[in-house]
Amino acid sequence: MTDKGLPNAELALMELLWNGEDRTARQIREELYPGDSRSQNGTVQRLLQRLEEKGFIKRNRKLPVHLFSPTNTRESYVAQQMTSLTEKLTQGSFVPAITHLLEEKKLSRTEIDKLRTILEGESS
Amino acid sequence: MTDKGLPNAELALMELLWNGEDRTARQIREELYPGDSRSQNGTVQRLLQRLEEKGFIKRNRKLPVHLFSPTNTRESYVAQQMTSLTEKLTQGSFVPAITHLLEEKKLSRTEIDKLRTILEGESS
DNA sequence: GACATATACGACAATCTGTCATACGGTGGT
DNA sequence: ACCACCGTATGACAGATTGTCGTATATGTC
Repeated sequence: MTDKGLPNAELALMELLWNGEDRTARQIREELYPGDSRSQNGTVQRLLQRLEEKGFIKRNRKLPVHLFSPTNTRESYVAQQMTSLTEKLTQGSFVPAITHLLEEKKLSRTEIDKLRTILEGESS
Repeated sequence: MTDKGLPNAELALMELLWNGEDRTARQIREELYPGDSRSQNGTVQRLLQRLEEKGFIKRNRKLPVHLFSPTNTRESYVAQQMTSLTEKLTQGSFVPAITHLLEEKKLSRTEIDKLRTILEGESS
């Protein structure tokens, strides 16, 4: 149900918002397309518009120059994408994938330990 | 690095191969597009060709009628997609996503227990 | 009011997907 | 040997998506 992931350009924009402060379109343009600038104005507005339609950001229209902020955290997005993946492929279970990663030794020791710790926290 | 996930039609085809036996194009067509059949012949061949190019299946060309089999398991695919997601968004760590899912109670008790069990298996 | 800067949005090319038609090639039956 | 089938291979497309730009309209400053 959840849908496809964000395309590259939109994701790059989200990265900015997830990392730091809320920004104006101009700030975003300067960070995303340094130098080149001028013509990219419309590009950024378009990306912002699409992200707004998709519900990933909200804009403060009260301000003369809109300020953009993410509606959800990066963690929420990753979790969402993962859930969507498992729903589609393994009846919503993470077990098959994690098992595979363990078998293939694709998870570092520290990553395993961290996961164990946070799961321990969940007392039954 | 890993790339986008498979599009719907291709994924549906992979599901067949992941679930059961290797198949011929005809068998796949009959399962994927029952009834309608005839015209879908080329469609299936195209999908098979694209999946082969992407390395998801291999075909036995020795046989007069090719037999198709997956090159990797479904688990490998899911794990791969998840890894790609985390690499892109959280420096390769699953922790932020799992943490989020726990906080939002998006993981069932049984799922949590199963994950704990398989992670326990990894002694430090 | 004029100017600079923002926002809104139509338009496009490139690419990707799913689909079909058709050309080509091998096999079996007669 | 010939024909009818069936499978493979591939060109072609329409629709959707993505990344871009140009430009028209709105708005705040002096």
